[in-house]
Amino acid sequence: MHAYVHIVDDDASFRAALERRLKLAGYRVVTYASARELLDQLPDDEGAGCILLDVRIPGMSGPELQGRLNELGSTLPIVFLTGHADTATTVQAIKAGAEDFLTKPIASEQLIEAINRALARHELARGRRTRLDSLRALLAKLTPRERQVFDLIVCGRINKQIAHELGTTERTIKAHRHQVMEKMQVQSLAELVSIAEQLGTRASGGEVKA
Amino acid sequence: MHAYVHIVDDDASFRAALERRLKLAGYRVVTYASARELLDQLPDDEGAGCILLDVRIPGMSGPELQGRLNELGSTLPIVFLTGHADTATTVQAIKAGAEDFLTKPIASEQLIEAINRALARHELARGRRTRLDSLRALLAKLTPRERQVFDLIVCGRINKQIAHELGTTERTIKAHRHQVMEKMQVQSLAELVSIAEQLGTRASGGEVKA
DNA sequence: GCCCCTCCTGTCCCATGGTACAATATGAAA
DNA sequence: TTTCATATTGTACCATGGGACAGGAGGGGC
Repeated sequence: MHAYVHIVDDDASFRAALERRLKLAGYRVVTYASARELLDQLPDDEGAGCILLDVRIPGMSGPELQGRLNELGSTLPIVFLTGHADTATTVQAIKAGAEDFLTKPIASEQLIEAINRALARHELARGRRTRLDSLRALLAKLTPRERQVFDLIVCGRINKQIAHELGTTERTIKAHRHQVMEKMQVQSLAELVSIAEQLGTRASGGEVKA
Repeated sequence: MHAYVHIVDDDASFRAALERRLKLAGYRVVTYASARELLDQLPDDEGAGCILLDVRIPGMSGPELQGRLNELGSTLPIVFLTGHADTATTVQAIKAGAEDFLTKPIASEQLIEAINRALARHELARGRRTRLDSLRALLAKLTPRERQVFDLIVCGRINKQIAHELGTTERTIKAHRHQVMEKMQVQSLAELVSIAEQLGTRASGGEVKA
C-alpha cells in the first residue's frame, strides 16, 4: 500500500522505534520532531495517510497542530499517542475530529488497528473532498452573472422571475441558464439542485426579492 | 426554562446532592438509579433536556445505555459523569456522540457549562429532527405509485422517460406528478429535489433503467 | 351492493424551457 | 487597435410541464 504514516514526536528514540515497528508492518513512515516541521514539510497534496501525534511536544502542542490542520483544510486523520492523557484533552481531541486517542506504551496490534481505521476513514474523506472540490471548480467557472442566475434557478425561480429580479429579459436568462447547465455539466434541473445542496449554496428559496 | 436534566447514577446520596445543586441552578431534575429505569420512564416525546450519566452502574452500563438510546433515535445529548475515567471509554463515548465526559468530583460551574452546551445542542438537534420528521411524514403520505414517480422525478427524469420506465403513459405520470407536488407541498421541482436530498432518498440519477 | 381510494387514461390549451438562427455593446487584455 | 470574454437581445420552433375538463377499472371497507 502507498499510505504514509506521519509521526510527530519530540522523543527521537521513540520516533525511531515506532518507525521501525510500522515499517515492518508495511507502512511508509515519515517522522517529525515538531509540529512546525510537519507543517513545513507536508505537501499540499497530502496523499493517503494519517498522523500519529504526541500531545506534549515543544512549541506547538498536539491539539494546537490539530486545530491548525483543520483550519488548513487537511483531511489527514489524526491518532493521538501520548503518555499523559487527561480526560479534558482526550475529549477535546476527539471532538475536534481525532480518529483515536491512545496511550503509551501501546501494543502494536492495537496501534495498527487504529492506523487502519484512520486510513480507511481518510479514503472516504478524500473521496468526498475530491468530489466536492471538482464541483466547486465547476461553480468557480461561472461568471458573476451566471452565478446569480444559478442561485435563483436552484431556489426554484422560473426564467420570468429571474429576469425581473435581475432587471433583464427572459431571453437573456435563457442564454445564461444554458451556459450554467453547460458549465456545470448537468442535463437536468434536478442534478443542478443536487449540486447546490451538496455545496451548501442555497437560500431555500422562500421569499421573492431581497 | 423548561429543560430537564435526567440524572442516572446508582449512588443515591450522589444523586440527591446533584439534584439539589442543579435545582438551585434552575433546572428541572429527574433522577434514575439505573439505565433500565430511565428507559422505562422516558416518554416518547423527550422534551428539551439532557442526560447526566454515570459510566459504572449496575445492569446496563453508561455506554450501553448510550448505544441503546442512539438505536432508539433519541436526540437527548449525554454528559458522562464518572469517577473512573479510562481513555478508551472516554474516546468511545465521545465518538458515539456524547456531549462531554467529566470526572467526579466536578465543580458546579464546569458542570453547568457542560449542561448548557448540551441543552443548546439539543435545541439544534430537535429542530433538525422536527423538520426532517415533518418531511418524512409528507413523504409517507404518497401512495406507492406516487413514491415511484417521486423518486424518478428527483433523479431528473422527464415525464416521457418515467412513463416508459413504469410502463404507462405520459398523461398518467402528469397526474401522479401533480399529486406528488401537492402532497409534498412544494411549488417547484427545485424544492422537491432539495427535500429528497435532505432525506437522503436519491439515487443520483445516472443510469436509465434498473 | 355501494362508496371511496388508487391507479389509469384521454383531449385541449397555455406556460415554460430549450435550441437554432442570429446580432449588438462594453470593457479588459494583448 | 484588435481581440476576447461578458452581457445583452431578438425571432422562430419545438419539447415539456401543467391545468381544466373529463372518465373508466379494480379493490377494500361499510
